[in-house]
Amino acid sequence: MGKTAASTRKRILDAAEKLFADRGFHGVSVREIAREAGVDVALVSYHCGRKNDLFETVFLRRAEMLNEERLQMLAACRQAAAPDSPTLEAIIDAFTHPLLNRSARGSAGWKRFFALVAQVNNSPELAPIGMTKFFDPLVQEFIAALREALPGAREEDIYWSYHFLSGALTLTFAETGRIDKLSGGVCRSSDLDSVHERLVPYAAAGFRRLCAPSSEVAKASGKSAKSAANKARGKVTKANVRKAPDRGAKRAVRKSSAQIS
Amino acid sequence: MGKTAASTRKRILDAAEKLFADRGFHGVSVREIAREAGVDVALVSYHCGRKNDLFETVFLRRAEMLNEERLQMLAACRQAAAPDSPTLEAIIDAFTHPLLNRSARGSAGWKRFFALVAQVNNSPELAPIGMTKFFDPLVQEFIAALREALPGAREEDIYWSYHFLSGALTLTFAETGRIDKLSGGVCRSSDLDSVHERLVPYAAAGFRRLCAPSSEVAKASGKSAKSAANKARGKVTKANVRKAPDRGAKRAVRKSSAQIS
DNA sequence: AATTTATTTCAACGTTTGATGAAACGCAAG
DNA sequence: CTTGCGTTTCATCAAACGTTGAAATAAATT
Repeated sequence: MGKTAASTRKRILDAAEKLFADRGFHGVSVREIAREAGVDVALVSYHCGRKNDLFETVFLRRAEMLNEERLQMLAACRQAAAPDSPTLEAIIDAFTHPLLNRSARGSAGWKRFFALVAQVNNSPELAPIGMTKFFDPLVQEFIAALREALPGAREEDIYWSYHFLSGALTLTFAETGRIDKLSGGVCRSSDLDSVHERLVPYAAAGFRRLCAPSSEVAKASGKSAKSAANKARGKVTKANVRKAPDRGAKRAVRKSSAQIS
Repeated sequence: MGKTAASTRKRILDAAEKLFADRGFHGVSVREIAREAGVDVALVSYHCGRKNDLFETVFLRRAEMLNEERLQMLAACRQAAAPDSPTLEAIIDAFTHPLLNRSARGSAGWKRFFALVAQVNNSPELAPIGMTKFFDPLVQEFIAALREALPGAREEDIYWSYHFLSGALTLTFAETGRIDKLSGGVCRSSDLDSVHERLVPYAAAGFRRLCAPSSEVAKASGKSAKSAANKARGKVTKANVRKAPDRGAKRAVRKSSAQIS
């Protein structure tokens, strides 16, 4: 087991990580990976088995250490708040910080890994295998923490809120460069610090609005579900399209609360 | 031009749509598409050109009519609110309703198309081509409406807020079934009505929190950026992990507003 | 130094890939 | 009927695919 072998295996995994992140599992051939790594084709099978195994290895390699840190961070913020529940912001941050931080520090490897996760998360073919296998235990832990922080919330609302957060987070990591073009350069996909500042309050506000015991959605699932659903859907009605508040945003939040929730 | 030809082409496009949505562009072969459509391989090239063209055609086929409806809906809610700006909820709904509604009505074709969009949106390889080409003009229109509805908001905050909405929306359409397993059956990926009720208020709350003129993020980009950023990042501090409010959610919203924004 | 083990190279396997040219078909118009 | 055109079938192309033995080399162990 010379050190050559170890570095060869690492080169293969790094090359695979990069190419898988760029073009997905099916978009990359084993031969391309070997070429990118600068090794013979047969060495891929020798060190990493079949293509499926290689993919799983690439995925697992970082997922494990990442989730460990996320759980530690959750435990830390729980302990700091004990015996009370941590704030929503602290929980969401424990969920996103380990990702955004690594990425923002410019680690190319981690960035590629996260881009890969983004693709897997949105793939009907791969998500049931990859995401469920590597992330669901962690997510269950976070859901439990969120449940404590949101007393009186309905289960569906918590899960859907988490789902929206997951979507926002993964699209961010995809780093497709789309927001760059869209904003004419005002925003940059690679500027994860900017995301960091914004995603936590954005998601927290969404959670509170949706998971409030008095929320309209909660009421909607009761007796008068239909009309409530129409309102929630933003059906164009007199009440819904009325003038946007012009006296500051705090007021807007409360108005909206009164109106919708 | 016998009617056989028209139905053949349609069968090919439908088959391609289904398979592309399931396994992505590279995960499907032209021969599989032909088999699924029940036609000879050569007919795919004959009717739809090369694989790339076929993919674009599948994408374009529904994107055009969809975006037309979205723009009409935006115009309608703008007109209904004139001369004032429509509410945030109405704008976001005009953006999401045409998608969620078609999907919720159970159209298998549309569902597949949206699943395809979700994959493209999260693909560094395909997003710059597909999403930018077909959706950016529409998105610019919505950004403009959002800007009007959020006076005093910073450009970056609007774009990032839109980005988060886009991520939440596309992950929903991916319909990977993950939330089903995660929630133990409490939520169903296919239940787009439930999403419909929840995504609009969730996103609207996020927009308001982030795009408020008095928001912390806005302040953070000023002089005391560092400490503000730390707070936004939810760094575990005394202030951040303090007890969650126990007297209802509305109170929680206001507390949080005071604390973070 | 000799022997064993780990790693790398080379060549090849059977399949599948995207794409196309030539021939055969169906069918309406002249 | 037959000419012409849109459509379909069939056969085939070179290239790339994932994977694997067997030989060659490097490294570690005795």
